[in-house]
Formats: sequence, structure tokens, C-alpha cells
Amino acid sequence: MKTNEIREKYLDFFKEKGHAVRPSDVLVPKWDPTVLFTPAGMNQFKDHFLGNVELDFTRATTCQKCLRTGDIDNVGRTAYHHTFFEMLGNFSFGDYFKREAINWAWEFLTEKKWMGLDKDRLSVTIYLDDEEAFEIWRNDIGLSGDRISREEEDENFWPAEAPSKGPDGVCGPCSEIYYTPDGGKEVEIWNLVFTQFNRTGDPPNNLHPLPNKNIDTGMGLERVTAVMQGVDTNYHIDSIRPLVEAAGEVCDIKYDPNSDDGRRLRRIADHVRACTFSIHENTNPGAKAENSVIRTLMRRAFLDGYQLGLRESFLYQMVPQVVEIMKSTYPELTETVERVQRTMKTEEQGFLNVVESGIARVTPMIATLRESKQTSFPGEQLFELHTTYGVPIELTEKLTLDAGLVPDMEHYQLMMTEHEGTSNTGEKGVMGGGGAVEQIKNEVKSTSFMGYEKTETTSVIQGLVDSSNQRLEKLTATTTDSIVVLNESPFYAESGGQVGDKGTIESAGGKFDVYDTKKDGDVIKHLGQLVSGELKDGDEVTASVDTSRRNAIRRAHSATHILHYSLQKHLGNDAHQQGSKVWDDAFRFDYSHHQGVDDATLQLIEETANDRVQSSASIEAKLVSLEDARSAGAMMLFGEKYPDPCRMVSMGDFSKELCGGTHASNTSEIGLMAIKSDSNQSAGTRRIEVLTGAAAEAYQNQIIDDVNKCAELLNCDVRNVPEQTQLLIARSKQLKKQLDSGKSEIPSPISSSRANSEKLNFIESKKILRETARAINVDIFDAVSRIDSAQAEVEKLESQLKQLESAGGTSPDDLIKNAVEVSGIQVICADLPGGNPNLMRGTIDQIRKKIGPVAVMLAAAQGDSKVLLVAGISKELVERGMSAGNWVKEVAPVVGGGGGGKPDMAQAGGKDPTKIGEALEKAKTVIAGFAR
RNA sequence: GGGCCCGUAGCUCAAUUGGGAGAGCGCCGCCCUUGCAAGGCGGAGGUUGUCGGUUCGAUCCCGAUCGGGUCCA
Repeated sequence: MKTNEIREKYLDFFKEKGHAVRPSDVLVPKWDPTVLFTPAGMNQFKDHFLGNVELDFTRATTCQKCLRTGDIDNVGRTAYHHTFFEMLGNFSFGDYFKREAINWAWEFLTEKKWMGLDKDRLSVTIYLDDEEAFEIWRNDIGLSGDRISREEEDENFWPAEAPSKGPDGVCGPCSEIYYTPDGGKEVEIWNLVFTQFNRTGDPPNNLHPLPNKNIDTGMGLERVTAVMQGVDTNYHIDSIRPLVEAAGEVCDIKYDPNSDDGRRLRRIADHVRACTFSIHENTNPGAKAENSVIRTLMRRAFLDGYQLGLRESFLYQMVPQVVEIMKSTYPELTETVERVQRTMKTEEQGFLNVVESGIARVTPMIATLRESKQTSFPGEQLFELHTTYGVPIELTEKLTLDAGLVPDMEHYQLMMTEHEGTSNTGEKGVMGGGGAVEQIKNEVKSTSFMGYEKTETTSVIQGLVDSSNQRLEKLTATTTDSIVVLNESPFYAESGGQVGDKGTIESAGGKFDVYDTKKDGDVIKHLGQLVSGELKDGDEVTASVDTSRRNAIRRAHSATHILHYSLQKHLGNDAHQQGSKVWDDAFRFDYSHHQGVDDATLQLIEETANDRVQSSASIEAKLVSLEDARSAGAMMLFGEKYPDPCRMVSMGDFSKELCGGTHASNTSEIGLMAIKSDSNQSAGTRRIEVLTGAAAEAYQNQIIDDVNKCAELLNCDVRNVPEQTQLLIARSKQLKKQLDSGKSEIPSPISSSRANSEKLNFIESKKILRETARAINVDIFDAVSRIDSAQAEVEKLESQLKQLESAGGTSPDDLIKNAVEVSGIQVICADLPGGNPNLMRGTIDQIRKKIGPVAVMLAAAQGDSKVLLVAGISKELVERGMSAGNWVKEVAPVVGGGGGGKPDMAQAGGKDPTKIGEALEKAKTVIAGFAR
């Protein structure tokens, strides 16, 4: 029986038993902060089990895609471990209990119509004293006692060891069903969990029966398929073996199940499956949280290929096969093959760089150690190579062993453990997580969101919680952060990228400022502070959203849809939304696109968007079934969980998106959209930032103003700003060169004229400002100040040059003429007005080439409050133990400074130019002292 | 969320407790050579990511910020 058939039969079977067949939740549940990946079928029903939501059904069944990394080291080694797998499950929320769960499980496994497994090969376990389960297995099913074994709480309780060790909360015994294949070892195929207790505190008498008992079962699809297909490992079932073989083909070796290489191929097959699904859901390999897990999987698999001799990316080539096998169940996979492959390939190439630069780093280390006759490779170096440079430890281990060095793995492990400890100190507690809020959730189930229609409601307080997560009857403190929960609320809670609303909640006796709104399950939490009076649980209040801010958010959110449309129009259909963040009159929008977008295209995107804004299309939202939305062609995001029915937002006839956000009622309300930036976010993803409404206008005005300011500064027409800016920078460079070379002629100034003070429109101004900013390598809004400072610098350079010119007689030859001889040394101490470090050093060098032995000290005022001293002495003098460094150190204090340098050349600075003459006199006496 | 490393010429990288910004490759010009490859000579190319601080003086020290890499959770 094929994998697909087993999956279908399972869901059909429980459908027949009155279960709602629910789709698999996403693999990466962003809505659930407690897990990175969906670990089990029950995850999407957490709130159902806790009674925190209204139930539309009390029986459900799913086939859930899951990802676990707890036993990652066993993947490929054992018959049954995976990272990615599918879990079949049936669930009861206060509906049926043990008797049905056990009978149905047995029926499904043994009836011919379903799995038809041999009853004699099945055995079960139960929890120690679960007589109820024993009785059902014994009497209903008719299993003999020797095939029912009793296990301790570490094996047959959920959560494991809950009775003695906790945690507090819902828990219960479980019963596992095992199958013993012909001549093989028994294998667990199905776990039935009977959640029937609420644990409170430590034993004894800490398990209290729940009024509503639940059923939560899980059967690994791959495992039951292996049993059904009579193969001894999950990796040989029809839906996985072809991938293992494919891995062999790509790596150019034949798959041998019992070899070390076979283990690698299995691991590659598993990891490619996991990564394909994850990247499909837009969880890409990266540095943080779930992204880093995917990166780890990709790198482990890549390294397997590397050690099999591959030196290029290869994992991406297997994606089409994964999709081919899984597409009948997950047809959406076919839409993203190309993107997934591209992402994988980029990651593989990046890692190849890391590996190769890593090897380049390790090789010299090994050489050094061997030269000094060491026999071991230090743990610190293993650790540093791994944690700082990402060199996989297996790789370093192999390289060092091959070179005859023993890697100090023990010390490495020690440092890693320490690293884990220090890395995990953060983790701020989120206010209102668990505890009091959980209690309120359980009571009120949900807050009705009224914010689509109204921005003000009359509501009743359902619960008050303080910052230490304590439930309050009465809120009186005005200084601490608190949470208010209402029966209904106009406040939009942060979700779908849109920020939470701000506003006030006011009763007859008090006023509460809401600074943020968040969602917990279906309950809306108003976060804020009491500003006056007091609020009591049960008070009637007026909840008012800050409407001007909300309107700005509506504008920005509607603009994201328009931008999405415009991006697709100009960049093609692969420009999909990857995520967004919407504030008041501003948003950022990440989209998939594999290359840069040039300015001209960006301008087109902006123009099209604004055309749509000005078309005054009406914006409508209505609830439709997921299926209708799909057939209407509404845009949906992969990896996003949509409710059914869902809210479809349409704009004119050009945009349909599923969206829970708040929107303008007509595109014209947006006023204006201005693209602020478009940049690369990560491989294959770009980020665009846009302003709307008032913010866009302000942005526009600033750009127009800035361009005009530049034109004024440069005294030119606005259209000539980029050119004149470049000329200015060029002149600055030219002046510097002149100064360095000691030539005092002043290059002719830039000629420019300002014929008119024409003001350009936004688009042209933006283009000009951007061009200008790029020419001088600054952010566009820094252009004005940079031009200003460049002009000031040019003026300064010009005056230095003039000084240099008027000084005259400062060429090396002129200076040599004025040398005085002291104890056989030519000494030159001179003022060099307009001098700069480069010129002065150059002059000294030339003097040293012409005469010797010589000691030179030059001084130059740098403006009114700075002095520069440079000293140099001939090589012979250095050999006689004299030092230019010591020389300037003694002289510099005269001008109020200090200095130092090398024996042959040193420099110093000071603050008092009026003392230059005095300093040069001092220089002469000091060098005379040295010479003696 | 926390830890570590790195930002210097188009590219790869140097720069001895803070004191003249360099090399190789590439580029441009000239020379040599029948041609090719190579070789010789000369040259251009840098606000040392950005901003601030300490200092007479910062590529170097300190802080912030941006960007890249990497490990852990």
C-alpha cells in the first residue's frame, strides 16, 4: 500500500467516525511563539484542548507535517528517525474518550478494509495503573494479558514524567500500539494520549480529573507505511527511497543501505525534504531561530555530499523530486520550486565558501603545530574555528587527524557547553504570557473585534492584569504597564505585519492610555498605563482608537496591496510578498526577486502605484470561503495560516488579497506614495520602503528643498547640481595634490552661474539628489551638509595654498641655504607657513637626500589654534643613537602639545601658533644637546 | 534574543606598544618580441563602511551605527 493511500485512508476512516478533516497546519507556525516548528499533530489544537476558543467541532483528524531536531544525530543512522515527517492524528475535545479511541485505533489497524494488519503481531502498552485502558484492551478488543504491558510514567505518560516532575497543567496517561514484523524487532506505530488530569503541585494527590477529557493520538505516517510495505526502515518506503536513490545519483555513488555512505545518503534525503517544505513556507536558511535550524540542516546535508567528494552545490537539484513525490498531497509546492531551488543553491554556494576558507585557515595552523612538534590540536582553536568562522567541527577533526594531530575534542566540548550557557541568557519575558492572561482567555474565549466598522465602542472590562502578570480587581497604579481585556474592542491587535492600535479606554472613574495592542489566541490585549482615576473589572468603558493614527495606518496598509500589484506588473509574477511591516503612513515590504531593480524601473513602479491611487478605486472587504477566494484569484502567502472563511480585500478590479488588516475605503485616500528605498534583504529577497499620505508629502518637500539648497550652495541651476558637485570634489582633490607637492599655484576656480531658481518636480528632484549623493557617496539627505563641508574644505585648502605662495623661499634648496652647523651636524629649523604633513615630510626627505648628516625640524601653523611640527634626521644620526621622536617630544610642549614617532621621522602637534619661533629656538638647543 | 570575527585600491589581502596607507593580481600607457605567451619601464585608482569620543596626532584605542560572516538558544 502506497504512502498516499495510507494517508487518505486514515483521514477517510475518521471522517466516517464523525471527525472534521482539517488541513495540516504550516510547518513553521509563526503564530505560536512557544515552538519554532510544528512538532506534532496536536499543536494547532492547543487552544482547543485548553478550552480557550469556541469549538466549531469536537472531533478532528489531520495529517500534519512536522519537524523535529531533537534526535538529529540519529537521522540516517536508525531506521525510524527523521527531521521532517508527517503525523496522522485524531483528536477529541471533550467528546469521545478512551473506549472509542482504542476501539477505532484497533479497527483501523486490523480491518481488511483499512490497514488489515495481522492482529497477532500487535501488542500494546498502558500506564501503570490505568485500569480503564487495561479493561478496554482486555475485554473490548480481547487482547490477552501478556500482550498488554504496563510502563512507568517516563514511557507512558504525557508529558513524560508529568505526575512527579511536572509541569503543572493538562496531562494524562497514554497507550502505545506496537507491531512486530516477521523476524524483526517490535516497532511503536501509534500513541494514544488520554488527557484527563490537571496537575497541581507535587505528589501526592496532585492529579485532579478534568471535566472535559480529551483524546490526542499520533501515528507516524512513514513508520506505519514501513510496516505496511514490509520494509525494515522508513527510508525504504515508496515516498522516501526514490529520494535516497536520487541522492546517490547526484553524488555519483550507488546506494548501499549498510554502508557509511548509505547513512549519508539517507541523511541528505531527509534534510532535503525538510528544507524544501520550510523554504517553500518562506522560512529560509539564516542566522536566527528557525532560520538557523534550516541552515544547519542544509549544511549537514551539504557536508555529507562534500565528504562524498562533491565540490559544488547539489542539494537544490533534488527539490523537483521531493515536489514530485509530495505534490498530490501538497500541490502548492509546485508553485515555488524555482524559488526554493534558488535559495538552496545560494546557501550551498555560501557554505562552500565557508568550508574552503575554513580549510585555508586550518591548514597553516596544522603546519605551525607540526613544526613545533605538537601532537594535539588545541580545543580553543577547534572552538574558535567553529563558532567564529563556521568551520564544521567534523571537518576540522578530519583534517587534523589526517595530519597526524589529535584534536582535543574534550576541551572543545567543554567550551561549547559554556558557549551554550552564555548564549542563552537573554529571553525577555513577554508581558501577559500565560498565568493571569491564560485564565482570562479561558473565561472569555474571545474579544469581538469591531474595528472594521467602528473606532469607538462601549465595552465592558473582562479582566485586568498588571506587569507582574497578576490578575487585578481594580487598577489604581498609574506608573506601571498593565493589560486590559474587553468583551469587544475597536483596537486592532498587531498581526499580518500591521502594528497594533493606540488610543484610550475611559470609564466614568478613570482613563487608560493604550500604547499597543496585541493578540493572544482570540483575545485582544490592550497594553498601556492608567493615567487617571481607577478602572475596575466589570466597568463599562468607552474604548476609542486614535483615529488619525489609525487612518494613517489604513492608508499605508492599502498602499502595500497597490505596491504588490505594481511590483508584479513591472517585475513579473515571481515578485511575491515575503512579509511586510505597516506603520502609520509608512511601510516596508519584502518581496521575492532575484536581481537588483534599476532606478528607471523603480520609478515606473512608483508611477503605476500612484496612478492606481489617483484612479480612486473603491476598496472593499468581504468574507468569502477559502475556496471562493482561491478561485477568484486572490493573492495568498505561503506559510501563512488563513481562517476559513477568510477576509478578501479588493481594490477596483486590479487587486484581490486575503488580508485581516484595516484599509482605506478608496485608494484616493492614500494621497501619495513615495518610494524611499529599495535594497537587497537576503538572497532572493528585496526590501522596499514606502511612505504614504502626509509622510510622503513631507518626504517629497524635503527632497525638493534639499536640491534647491544644493543649487544655492553651488550657485548653479538645479539641473547642474550633480555635475557641479563632482567638480567641487575634483577641485578639492586637485588642491590637496598641489599642497602635497609643494606647488603653490592655485588652480582656476570652478565657474558656475545660477540663471534661475526654477523648482523641479519631485521625480526630477529625487533623481538629481540621488545622482548627487551617489557622486559623493552619502545618503541623499546628507548631500547638503556634505557639499557645505566640501566647500569649506576647499576654502581652507585655498588659503593654505595662498599662504604657501606668499611664504616663498621654502623649497628644500632654500632651506639648505639657511642650515647652521652644530657639532658637525647640519641643523635646519624653519617655519613653513601653509605646510601640511605630506609636504613637510617630503621636504625633509629631499633635504636628507641632498646633504648630511642633517637634522630638520619644520613647523607650520594650522589655522589659529593648531601647530604642526615635523622632524627628521639622517640615518647616520639614528645610528649614533639620536632620535627624531625624542627631539619633538622635548620641543612640542613649547607650543602646548606633545608628540612622538620613529627615530628617523617624527611629528608632533600643539595649540599655540604664536610660540612657533620660540619652539624652533628650543629645537636648536635640544638638537645641539643631542649632538654633544 | 545572546556570543565571537570582519569592513583598507576593481579583486585578494598587508601595515612591529597610535606617528610617512602598501603588496600581488587586474586596469591604462610605453618598450622588447615575427606572432603568441611572457618580460621590462612608467601611470592611474583610497574621505581606511559611517558618525562621534580620547589624543598634539587614529586604519590602529573607546562608543554608537550600518553592512557582511559565524555559533548557540
